[in-house]
Amino acid sequence: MQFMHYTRDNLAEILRAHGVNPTHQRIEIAFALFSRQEHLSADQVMAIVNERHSETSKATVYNTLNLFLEKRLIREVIVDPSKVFYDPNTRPHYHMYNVESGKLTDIDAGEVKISGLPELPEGMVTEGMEVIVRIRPARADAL
Amino acid sequence: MQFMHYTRDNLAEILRAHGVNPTHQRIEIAFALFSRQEHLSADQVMAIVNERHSETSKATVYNTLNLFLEKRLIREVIVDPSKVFYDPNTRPHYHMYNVESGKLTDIDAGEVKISGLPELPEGMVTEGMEVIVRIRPARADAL
DNA sequence: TATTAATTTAGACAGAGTCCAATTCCTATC
DNA sequence: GATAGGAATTGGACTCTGTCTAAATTAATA
Repeated sequence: MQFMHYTRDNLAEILRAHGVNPTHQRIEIAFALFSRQEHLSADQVMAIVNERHSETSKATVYNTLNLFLEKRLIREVIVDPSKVFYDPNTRPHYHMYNVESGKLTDIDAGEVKISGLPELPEGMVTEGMEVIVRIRPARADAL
Repeated sequence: MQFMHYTRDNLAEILRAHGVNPTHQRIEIAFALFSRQEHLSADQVMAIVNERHSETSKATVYNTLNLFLEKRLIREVIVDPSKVFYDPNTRPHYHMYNVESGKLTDIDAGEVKISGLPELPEGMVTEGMEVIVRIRPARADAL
């Protein structure tokens, strides 16, 4: 997967495999995320998709990202109070967030061991677990 | 600390100790958070503070919460894309988030062991680490 | 081709949070 | 007590992310 080459054609296949009808807009949005393998916000996705000429509306970008989420094609990363990031990497992993630059990078979950978490309350199941390491440059405005 | 009884008087002391001038509004906001020991959003804080009669504006609530954050009196918890929660508990701990009810509970960090995290990039320091366990009722609309 | 269902769209809307200029409140000094 | 100056508060306008809706477009099916 690490070096998988995403084309619009195989993305259409992937969408279908997840029960998503691969329309033109959806493929472009998927391509924006998967070909870059980066964490993008909705407005970044929109900017990329409409780079050449406007072809996808804001409503469709949001509709599609939420559809992809629902179908487990992408994940959402909530680290910045002002906007959500969408993550094309759905393998188990955590995140490192540079609070100064806003840059988000993956931490492979394979290496990380977490123990001692309490039991879930009766009747509850885990929806997901996230670890976020917030970092910043050592110097400067340290408080 | 668990059973500390917060009064407006000792809160004023605590504010001073953190370099915050204890004004009437600030004390009320601190009291809302600390006497409850709950995770509150800005609008919840505002509602509590203005319960009897309106005495604190939205601008002041936000100003004050951000001031408290800066002075490390409270922490901010980012789990819900639509609003930030403010946490009067500044001891090391993590969070469990019920995505259905929106309820946020603490996980004491003492019990939890995390190993295998990668080294920080050169010149970076940790600003904080957060673990969020998202849970939901077992039944239902599971996808 | 006609009908229906699915998708997309523009633009209005909602809610969280910020900004700013004007006012009020404190505190210190006279 | 009066007054000047800085700190804090305020209303309200504003920005921004994200949602909603009703209409228009596209696709699919008979």
